[in-house]
Amino acid sequence: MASTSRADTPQASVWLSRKPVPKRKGDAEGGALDLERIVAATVRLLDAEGLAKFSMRRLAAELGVTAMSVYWYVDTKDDLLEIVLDGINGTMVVPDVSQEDGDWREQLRLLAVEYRKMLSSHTWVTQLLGRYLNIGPSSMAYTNACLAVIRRSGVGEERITGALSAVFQFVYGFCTAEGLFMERCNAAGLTEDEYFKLLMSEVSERYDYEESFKEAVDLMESQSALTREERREQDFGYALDTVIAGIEAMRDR
Amino acid sequence: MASTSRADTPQASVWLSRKPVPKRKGDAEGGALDLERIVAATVRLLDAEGLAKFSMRRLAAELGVTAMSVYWYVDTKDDLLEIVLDGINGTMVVPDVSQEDGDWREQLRLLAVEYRKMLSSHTWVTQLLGRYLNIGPSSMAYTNACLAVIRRSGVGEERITGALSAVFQFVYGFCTAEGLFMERCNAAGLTEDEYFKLLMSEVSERYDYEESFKEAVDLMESQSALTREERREQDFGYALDTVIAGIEAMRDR
DNA sequence: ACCTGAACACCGTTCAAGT
DNA sequence: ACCTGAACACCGTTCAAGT
Repeated sequence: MASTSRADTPQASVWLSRKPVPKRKGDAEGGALDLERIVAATVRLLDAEGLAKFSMRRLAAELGVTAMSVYWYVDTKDDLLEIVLDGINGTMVVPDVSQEDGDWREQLRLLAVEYRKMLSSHTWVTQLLGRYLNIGPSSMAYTNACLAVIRRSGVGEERITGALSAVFQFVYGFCTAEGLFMERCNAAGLTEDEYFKLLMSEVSERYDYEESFKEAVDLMESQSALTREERREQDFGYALDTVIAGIEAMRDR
Repeated sequence: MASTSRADTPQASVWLSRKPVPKRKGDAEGGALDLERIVAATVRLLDAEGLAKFSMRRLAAELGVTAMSVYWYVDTKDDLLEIVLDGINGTMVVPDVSQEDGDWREQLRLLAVEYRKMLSSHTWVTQLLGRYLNIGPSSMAYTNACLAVIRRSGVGEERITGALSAVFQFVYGFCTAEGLFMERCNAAGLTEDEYFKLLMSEVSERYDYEESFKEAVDLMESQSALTREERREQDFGYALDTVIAGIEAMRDR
C-alpha cells in the first residue's frame, strides 16, 4: 500500500519502491545482520550450491541466525534476489563509451565478452535475468553503454533493438546452456570432458540412438584435440564475430 | 540399479533408461490413467498456469486422482517434464533437408522460425530446455536437420557449432525473454502494451531514474506506431537476418 | 529496532497398505 | 497391476511475541 504498485498485483520490481535501497540499518556500527552481509552471503551460497538449493532457511543458517531474521531487511525472497542480481551486474566493467572515435565493433565485442564473463562466473544469474525486470542502477548503466555503442555502428534507428538482440540474446542463450551444463557436471562431481564422454558412451549403448546421434558425435570428435572448455571458447568467439559481421553486412545492404 | 547410470549420481536423462518409453500400460483399453493422458494434462497445465505453479499434486488433482497415482507411470517429476519436453519438440515441422539444391539460408531461417513458434506458444519450454539434456528422439531429429542445413552453407567444419550457436542460442535467448515477459503480463492481467506503459510510468516517477532511462524510453517511443508484439516480430526478423548474413560474411572472408 | 518460534499452506517423494 | 493415505523432510511467509 505504501508503494506505487497497482491493486493486488505483486510489486513488479524492488527498484520501483520508494527508497533506493529498500531496507537499511539506521545506525552505523554493527548488529549481527545488515543488507550487505545478507547479499554477500546470498552470492556466496548461490555460487557454491546453485539457485535450486538456495532457500531463505539455508541463508539464515549460513548467517547463524533464525529463519525469519532476514525478513526484517528484505520483504521477500524475490526482492532479495533482485537486489543481488543488480549487484552482480555492477561487477561488469563498462568501457568508456563517451569518445566518438572508438571502433564500435571492438567496443560491442568488449561489452559482450564482459557480459559473458559475468554470466559464466555466476551460473545462476541467467536463471534470474528473465524472472526479474533487471532495471536496477547497475543494469541500467550497462544497458545504456550498449545503446551508445550500437548507435555509432550506423545501423538504422529502427533496427537498433534488433541488432542488440542478435548480440545479447545470443550471449544470454549461450551462457545459459553453458552454465547449466557446468552445474550438472559439478553435481555429478565430474569434469566437463568426463561428463561429456560418459554421456556419449551411455547414449551409444542404446542401439536405436546409434544412427541419429552419429552425425553429432562425429562432429564433436573431429575436434577432440581441444578440451570442451577450449572448444566452447572458440565457438563463442566465432559466433560473436559472426553476429558482429552480420550487423555490418546488414548496415551496408 | 536396473539402469546404466553411475553410482549415486541421479539419472542424467530419462532417455538413458532401458525402455524407450519409460512406463507404459501393458494392456490396451483404459484404466483411469496412462502416460499419454498424464503428458497431455501436464502440457495443458503448463500452458495455462506456467511452470512455477505446476506441481505433481496439482497435476493429480487435474486428473481427478490422488497425489501419488502419477508415480506409478513416472519415476520423478523431472522424468515427466523431460518426456513432455521431447513431446513438444516433436510438434516442430522439420523441413525436408535431404535434397541438395535447397537454399541453406532459407532452410536455416525456416528451422529458426519453427523453433521460435514452438518456444513462444509454450513459454515454459525455455525454462526446461537448459535443465534437461533434451536428447529425446524428437529433439534429435530436429538437431540433425540443423546440422544438415548448416553443412550445406559452406562454413568450415570447425566453425559449424559456432555458427549454429549464433542462430539457435539467439533464438533461445530471445524467446526466453519474450516468454517471461508474456508470463508477467498474464499474471498482472494486462496486455503487453498496458504492462509496458505502466512500467515506464512507474519508472519515470522515480527522479533518479529519469536521466538514465531516457535514452531507452525514447528509443521505445520512436516506434510507438507499432504494438509491442509487432515490434518484437520485427526485431526477431531483423536479428535473424543479421545472424544469417553474418554466417555468409564470415564464410566469404 | 531487531530477532525469535510457532504455525499455515504448500512442495517432492517414500513406503506400507489396500483392491 | 494399479491406486490410496499417512508420513517425512523440506519450502516461503505471516503473525504474535520476545528483548
